[in-house]
Amino acid sequence: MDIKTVCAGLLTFGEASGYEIKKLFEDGTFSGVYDASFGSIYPALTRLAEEGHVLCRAEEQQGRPDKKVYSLTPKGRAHFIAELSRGIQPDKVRSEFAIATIFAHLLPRAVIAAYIDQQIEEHRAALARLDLAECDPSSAMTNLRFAIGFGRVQLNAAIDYLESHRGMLEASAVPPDDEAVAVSGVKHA
Amino acid sequence: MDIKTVCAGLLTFGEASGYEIKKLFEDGTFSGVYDASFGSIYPALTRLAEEGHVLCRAEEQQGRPDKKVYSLTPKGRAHFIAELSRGIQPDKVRSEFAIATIFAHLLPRAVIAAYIDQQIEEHRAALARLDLAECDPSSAMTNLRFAIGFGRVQLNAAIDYLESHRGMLEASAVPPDDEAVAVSGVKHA
DNA sequence: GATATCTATATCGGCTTGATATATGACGGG
DNA sequence: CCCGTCATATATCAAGCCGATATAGATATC
Repeated sequence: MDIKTVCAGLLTFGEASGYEIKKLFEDGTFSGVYDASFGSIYPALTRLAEEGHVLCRAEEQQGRPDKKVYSLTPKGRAHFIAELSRGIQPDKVRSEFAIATIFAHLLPRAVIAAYIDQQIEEHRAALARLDLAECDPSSAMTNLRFAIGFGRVQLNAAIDYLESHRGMLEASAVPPDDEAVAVSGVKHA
Repeated sequence: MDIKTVCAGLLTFGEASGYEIKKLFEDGTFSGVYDASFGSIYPALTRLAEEGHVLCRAEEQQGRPDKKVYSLTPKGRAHFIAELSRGIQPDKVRSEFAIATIFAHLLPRAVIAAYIDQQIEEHRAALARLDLAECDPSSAMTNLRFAIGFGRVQLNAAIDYLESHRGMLEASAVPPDDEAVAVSGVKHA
C-alpha cells in the first residue's frame, strides 16, 4: 500500500490539508501504526489531484502560505476501497530499543536503564493518545473502538513486561567499573 | 541508527556474509524488530570495510559467486558500542493491518475476516521463530531471553485480542449484499 | 525429467526520509 | 518588552533505502 492510498483513506473522514494529514500521522488516528514525511505527503496529494481522486481548494490565509484543502472524490473513494481490498503487507517494525536489548551485554548499565525508562515513557504517551482518541466523537464507530483496544492491550503488555522484567536486562549490562573492558573485549591485569 | 551500525552489531556474534545477515533479519535474532534489503546491506558492508570496522575474506565456492565473509575488528566493535550508546530513536511501525481495521466500515466482511486470519497466522509464525531462537545456545544470555520474552508477551496479547474481539470488527464491516452501496457511498432505492 | 527453491552477490530506478528554507503569529520567561 | 521557541503551512533536495531484477549452478520436490 503506497502513501497515496493512505492519504486517500484519511480523506474519507473529511477534507484536510497536507499539514493536517502529517499531524494525524503523529498524534491522531494513525499515530503508532503509520507515518510519512512532508516530502512524501505533498507529492502524493499532487498526484492524487492529477488522477482525479481528490479535489484541491486553496484557502487564503494572512501571513502564512495558502492552505490547500483536499477532499476525496467519489472516484477516489471507490479506488481507495478497491486498493485496500487488494491485500495487505505484513507489519513492518523497526525497533532500535529491541536492538539495544539484544546487545545489552555490551552496553553500560546506566545506558540500558535510561533506554528502558525512555521506552516506557513513549508507550505511556501512546496510551494517552489512545485515551484522547476514545473521547473523539468519531470513535462511536465499532471498528475504531476495536483499533483503540488493540493498541491498548499491546502497549500494556509491553509496559507490564518492561516493569516486571527490567532487572533481567540491567543485570546483563556492563557494570559501571568495567566499561573499558567491554569496549576492548579484553580483560587487562 | 543506520544499517551499517546494525550490521556491525550482528557481527559481534561472529563472522557472516551479506546473505547470512539478510537471513538473520528475516528468520533469526532480528526478525520482527528490524529488516533491510540487499540494496542496503551490501553497500553497508563495503563501507564498513573501507572504514576499517570490518575485515573481508573471500571464500571460494564452486558454481556460486565467492562468499565474502565479514568479521568485526576491535575498532569496529568499539565504534558499534559507542554508536548504540549515543541514543535510540522511538519505534517505527507500519501496519497495513491496523489501517485496514480503521477502515473496516468500508470493506467487505469477507476481506476483513481474511485479513484477521492472515494477521493471526503471521503472529503465530513469529512466535514459532521465537521458540526456535530460545533453543539456540546463544540464548543462554539473559538479555536474549529478555528479548524473546518481550516479543512473546506482545504477540500473545495481540493474538488474544484478535481472537476474542474479532466479532466487533466483522460486525462493523460491509455485509455481502451491500457492497455496491459502500463503494458509491450512496444508497439507491 | 521438469519445476521450484536455495545459495550468493550485485545493480538500479524510484520512492522516502530528514533537514532545511521561508514567512508570520502566538506564547511565555527573564 | 524583547527574544527564543513553538505552531502553522508549503516546498525542495541530497542522501539513503526498498523492491525488483539479473545471474547461475546446486539442491530439493513432484
